[in-house]
Amino acid sequence: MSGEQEPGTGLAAVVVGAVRSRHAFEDCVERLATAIRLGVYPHGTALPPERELAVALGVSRATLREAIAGLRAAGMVATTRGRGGGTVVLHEPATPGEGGRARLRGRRDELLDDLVFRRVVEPGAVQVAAGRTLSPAERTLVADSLAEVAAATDPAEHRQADSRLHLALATVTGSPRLVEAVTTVQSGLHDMLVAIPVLRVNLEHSSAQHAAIVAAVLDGDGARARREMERHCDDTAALLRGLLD
Amino acid sequence: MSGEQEPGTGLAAVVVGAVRSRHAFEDCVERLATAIRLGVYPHGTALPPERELAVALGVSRATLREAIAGLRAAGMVATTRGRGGGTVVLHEPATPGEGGRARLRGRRDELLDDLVFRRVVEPGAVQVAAGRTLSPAERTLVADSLAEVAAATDPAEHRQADSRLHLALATVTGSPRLVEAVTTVQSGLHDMLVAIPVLRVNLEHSSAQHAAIVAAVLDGDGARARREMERHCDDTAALLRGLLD
DNA sequence: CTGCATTGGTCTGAGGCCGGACCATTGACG
DNA sequence: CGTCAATGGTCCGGCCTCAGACCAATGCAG
Repeated sequence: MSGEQEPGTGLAAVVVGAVRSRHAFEDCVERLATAIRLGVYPHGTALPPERELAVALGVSRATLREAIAGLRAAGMVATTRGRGGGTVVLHEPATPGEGGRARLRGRRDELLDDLVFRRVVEPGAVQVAAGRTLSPAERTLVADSLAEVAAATDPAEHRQADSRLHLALATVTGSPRLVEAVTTVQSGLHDMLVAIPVLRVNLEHSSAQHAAIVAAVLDGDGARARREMERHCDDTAALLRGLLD
Repeated sequence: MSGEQEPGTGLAAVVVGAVRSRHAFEDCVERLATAIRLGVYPHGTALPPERELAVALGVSRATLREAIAGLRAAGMVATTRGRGGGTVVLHEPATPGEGGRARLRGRRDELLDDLVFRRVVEPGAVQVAAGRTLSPAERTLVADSLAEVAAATDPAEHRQADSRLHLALATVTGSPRLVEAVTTVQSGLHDMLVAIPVLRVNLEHSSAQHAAIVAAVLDGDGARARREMERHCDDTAALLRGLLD
């Protein structure tokens, strides 16, 4: 062997990464903005009360409020007071192909890594999901999410429904870490997908794959679910790699 | 479909997770302690200079120093001043089977999730690694790491060499996110593995699997690498699940 | 032996974040 | 129609974190 004196050489630099990125409220802005863009909080719905949301995000109410102020300044939400009030989502889902390319500037490496990581995480997730005994509620969540994707006519709504389906599939794995991984992956993916126009052919292709994946998961066929999701990821990635030149 | 009024129901609670855990210096303590336990900084070696390490961890030097003070208080490192000085690792690698069970208390769900996530991430990582054209340095890193595992006679050293091999395999994927995922996965895994005694049979079994995985990666055979790693993960998990009752 | 580069140790002022108490507004409900 | 629960808005004291400058110890190079 050659690295005997320094057994850890080369690992340390990679393993010890950043522990704190920017400011807490900036993290909150990003998390919430992502959730809104992905359709976790669709247009017109209300965010949870501040006190509740602050706890969920593990942040003080003051910090959360600063984040919400940021979203408000960006025109993504509007806030009203009093009972029955709250912060409601104004943000219109982004229509693929209409601008959005600005969000990709200088993120080439990060987004390419996103595609690599996705190809590992999402197929793995559906395999896990298929291997579990799903509750009726979980089966319904997945089936409904698929139906919403199929029913969406507007490209913008379709894009959000697609994200929600993938998140729903992650949710029914029952693994918090898989949910988190898929969430971040979908965030980057979303930024790329809204930067290119959708073709009718691609949509139909994608829908067929979604149906196959969900069917396999509900059948409990892990190997098939994984295989279908791998193809789905590969096809999407092929579509997107050209973007990043 | 049934969830039409609230398309996001069920997702929000899972997708919006904590953004900031505890204090920054506590995160640093944990990161560094993990790196030391896993053998990224082996016994007797020195940590990078404070100013450098602070940048790597994305934290101010003051905060990093507080973290190092914690490690020093725990007897894991010793610090000397002046040129040629620095913070050196005192921590002796933990011998599997000797106590260590205390670290598992109340972490049942988290550790079970670790095994699930690992089964997704590590096989995926070796598949990616095998699919890349590895540089000579990368091939050497992996081959050396394997040789160190085989050469280790002491169970404690073997345990660290094992972790380093898995981290090395993650490193040569070239994907920062895969490295991070494998690092956290190995951290939880390590806590479980030091809680059980090692059997000679298991070690030999494990070594054979390591060799097969590395061979497949160096051959560029992604499917085989994945398959071998899946078996490796499954076997380890079977050994560990009994722990968590 | 001297000079000085390297590395840890200390201090300070500014700003972030927390947690909690309290205020203001609104609409649901009796 | 009045009450009051729910919800956002404001403020304060205290701890944490940062960035940078400066001090102290040590040992290598000349």
